[in-house]
Amino acid sequence: MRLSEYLFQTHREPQGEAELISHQLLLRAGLVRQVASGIFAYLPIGQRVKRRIEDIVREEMDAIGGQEVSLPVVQPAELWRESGRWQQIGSEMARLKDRNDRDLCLAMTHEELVTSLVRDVIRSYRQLPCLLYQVQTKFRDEPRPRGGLIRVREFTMKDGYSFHADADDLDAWYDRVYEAYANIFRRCGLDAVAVRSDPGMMGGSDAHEFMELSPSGEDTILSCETCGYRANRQVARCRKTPPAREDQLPLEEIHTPGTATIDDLARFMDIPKTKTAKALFMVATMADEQGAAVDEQAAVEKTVVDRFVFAVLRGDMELSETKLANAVGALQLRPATPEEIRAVGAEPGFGSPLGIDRSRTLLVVDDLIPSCFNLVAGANRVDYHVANVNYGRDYEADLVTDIAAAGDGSACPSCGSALRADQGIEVGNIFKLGDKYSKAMDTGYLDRENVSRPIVMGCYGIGIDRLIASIVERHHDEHGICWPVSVAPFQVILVDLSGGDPHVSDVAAAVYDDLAEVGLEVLYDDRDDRAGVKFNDADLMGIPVRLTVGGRGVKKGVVELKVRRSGEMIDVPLGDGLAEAVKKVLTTCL
RNA sequence: CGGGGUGUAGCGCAGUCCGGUCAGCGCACCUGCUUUGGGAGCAGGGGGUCGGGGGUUCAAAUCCCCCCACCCCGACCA
Repeated sequence: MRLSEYLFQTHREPQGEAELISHQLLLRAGLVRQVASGIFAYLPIGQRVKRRIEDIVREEMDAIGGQEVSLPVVQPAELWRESGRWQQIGSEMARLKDRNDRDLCLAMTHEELVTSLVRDVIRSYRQLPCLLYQVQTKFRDEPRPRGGLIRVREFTMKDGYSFHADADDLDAWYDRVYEAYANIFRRCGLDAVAVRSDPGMMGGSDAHEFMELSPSGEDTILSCETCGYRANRQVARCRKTPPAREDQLPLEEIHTPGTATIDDLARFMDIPKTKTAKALFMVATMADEQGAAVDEQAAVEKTVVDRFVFAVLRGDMELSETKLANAVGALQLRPATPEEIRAVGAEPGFGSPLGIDRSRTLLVVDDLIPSCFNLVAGANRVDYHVANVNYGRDYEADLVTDIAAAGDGSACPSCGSALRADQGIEVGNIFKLGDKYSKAMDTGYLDRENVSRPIVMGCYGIGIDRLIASIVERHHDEHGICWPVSVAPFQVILVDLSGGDPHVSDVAAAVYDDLAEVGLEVLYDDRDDRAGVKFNDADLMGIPVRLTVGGRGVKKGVVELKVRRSGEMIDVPLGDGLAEAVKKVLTTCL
């Protein structure tokens, strides 16, 4: 490709609104332009990178037996009503109507569509297992897009779905996909690690996220260097050491003016935070099974109900909202308002599980609490607490389970060493969905005995756009991007420094032809510009190998080769061996 | 959705407090000449309903009201 004919634009100056280095470089090197919040257009050079990554993904998915499909982005509401997600998902799903007033939506994921497809096509166990995937646009109306391509609203995703006769077969394929993912990220020049994650709105049991560690990441990963345990902070477990046994003392109300926080309380009473109980008030939005029976018409539109949730943790621990939401089966969880808190008989800042209206409250207690003795809890009365509260003697919960968040320094759940917290970008994820969608959407197969069984499913995603951003975050220097050869938009940039000397420019053109002939992808900078402009653009765009054809070299019968990443320079003789020499260099760089 | 901020040429900005040659600067772009191995120089040139609408005024980029967009922090996040 001749640069003089290529639609591209580099920017000398930083672009104002971009804060992340990847965002800044993608804009400056002219790969993308922002169209609206969280919506980007790819220019030709950006599209080339995107295509290369997609092709790597395709190769690896095909290698484990994946079959590519293409599913629509605009989908009828009926499918989403079948799975229940039309009602469950909020405003992050973009909805529209067609000219006949039928409800449609823009797909934010494709479980419903692919399940319906399989329902229509798969009849027999002989057709299983089956792994389908696509590289397709998704739209999620994120509340707050940010960080350039890290978190966008319209994006390209490789999403894959596998279908199995039973859970064992899913497990086996899950591991195959896991390996394929490791290959994909490695080939893209990333060091993504797999961590245990929250299945979230996808439902299902086992789930992993592939995280590229980066300070620009939005997720926090807790990892144990001793035993290798790794998990997203949302679901990470930690070892909780129960305190020494004590005799249970009688309850005692105490005056504690102005101690609405645990810190204040511990200071006021001169006790460690581990001797206090923390109360948190949330409102959970849950599926309402009863509501569905009341009115068929209303049931379609309104099948959720709010429930007040009272959570109790030891004072030194923090609540994991994800764990709590999963424990109570909440679709959404939000902090309760002071009015809602008082309505159940509690008092903000002085909340206690004792004496509240239990008929309107779901009381969830962290599993460490029953092993704690004589805690100081609120009195549900401003400026008062109650001392010597003991679980079992004084109150019992609706649910006792792990709802505490692990953090930096928490004890590893498997070996007890200190966990370390890192930021990471989620570049991919894999879920065992089980039969959630196949049951909801009545998708089964006939087994050997002619018995109908629900299909067992897995699903597997890779965010292509944030993968690009992650690669740039990892592979750049002060001059610009340093693309790994595997994903570079071109392998070679050929810089013509003839300065109007026809002999030299003829040599450059000949070199270009030679390189093209051996199948190299070459960007030929034939622009009428000065050397500095060309070199700086080449560095900014990050093409792995730069060849410079100038009067100086041509006199000596060489072109100068520069490796972008290392800065290493070598003279390569002009002639038949040149193209092969360049190829050889390319195989040795990343 | 709460808090903060920004909208002036393709990009980056000044001008806004204090209405009146304020439609300006740098980069980019076009023409010509010179230059030519790390973002050249000179000369000339094109391009903007100053985010939108309403209002105040003899006069609004500038003051007032409403709306919109975008960014950052938080909430949220298959």
